Amino acid sequence: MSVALSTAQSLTLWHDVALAMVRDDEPDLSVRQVCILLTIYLEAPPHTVRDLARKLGVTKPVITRALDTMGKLELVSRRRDEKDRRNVLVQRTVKGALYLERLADTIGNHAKSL
Amino acid sequence: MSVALSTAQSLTLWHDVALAMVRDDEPDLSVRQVCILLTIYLEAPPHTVRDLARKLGVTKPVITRALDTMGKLELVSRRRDEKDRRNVLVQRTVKGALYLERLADTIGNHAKSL
DNA sequence: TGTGGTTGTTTCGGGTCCGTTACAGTCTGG
DNA sequence: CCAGACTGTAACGGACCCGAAACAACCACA
Repeated sequence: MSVALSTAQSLTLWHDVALAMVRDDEPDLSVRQVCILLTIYLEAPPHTVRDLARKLGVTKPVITRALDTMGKLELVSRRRDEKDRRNVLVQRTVKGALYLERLADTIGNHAKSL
Repeated sequence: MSVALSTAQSLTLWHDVALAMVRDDEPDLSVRQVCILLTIYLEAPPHTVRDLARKLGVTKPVITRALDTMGKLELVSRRRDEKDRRNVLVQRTVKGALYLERLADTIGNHAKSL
């Protein structure tokens, strides 16, 4: 399935959604944080710090810090991998799922009214 | 015109574009900065600091600082309003237009391949 | 003329994020 | 069993951003 968007439509969509995120009361996540969150929820587990860092093209501490922040917001949780205790498995949470569901609604609604 | 996006499509689109922004070499702008930039380029001038602050629901210093940063990157320029010298008019630049053109391409391409 | 209200900017203290580097815990193959 | 490789994390210094408040330039109307 393919969705055709003109230049103006693309930018309007991005603008409207970004505006909704800014005006939102919740502390707005950075682009990197949203990207991490979406990777966790869209791709199949398991997700380790190393994998996420490689996928995003950033260093591992960036991931650790983003997980700290989003962990505090309960958007994500961490657990030790019992099979290899060096690894940390990043897991989804109810709050994180709700956050992304709301984000998808925002995107979908603004796309519909383009 | 109306564009229908499922939940998964919305999130995938957002993820892909965010990923492209993160992996990009250019320093990635915050959501607020992109929102300001898009407002300037999508809506009709003139754009004053006060207007932008009201539209985004943030304080004026936020706008001033964002304009400082994006001005350094030459994505935006400032000029005094000669009719009312209290005002500062925010103006578009070639670099800013190119930046947004690239962003629109990224969005459009990922939407097409949803 | 001048005073009150408007603009945008600066300052302040506190927080977050960055990349690099150094570190501590864990596995693994000789 | 232990040296080396691999995990994720902490520490450091610098940059940026935040909101609130103070500030400086400017206008407008009495």
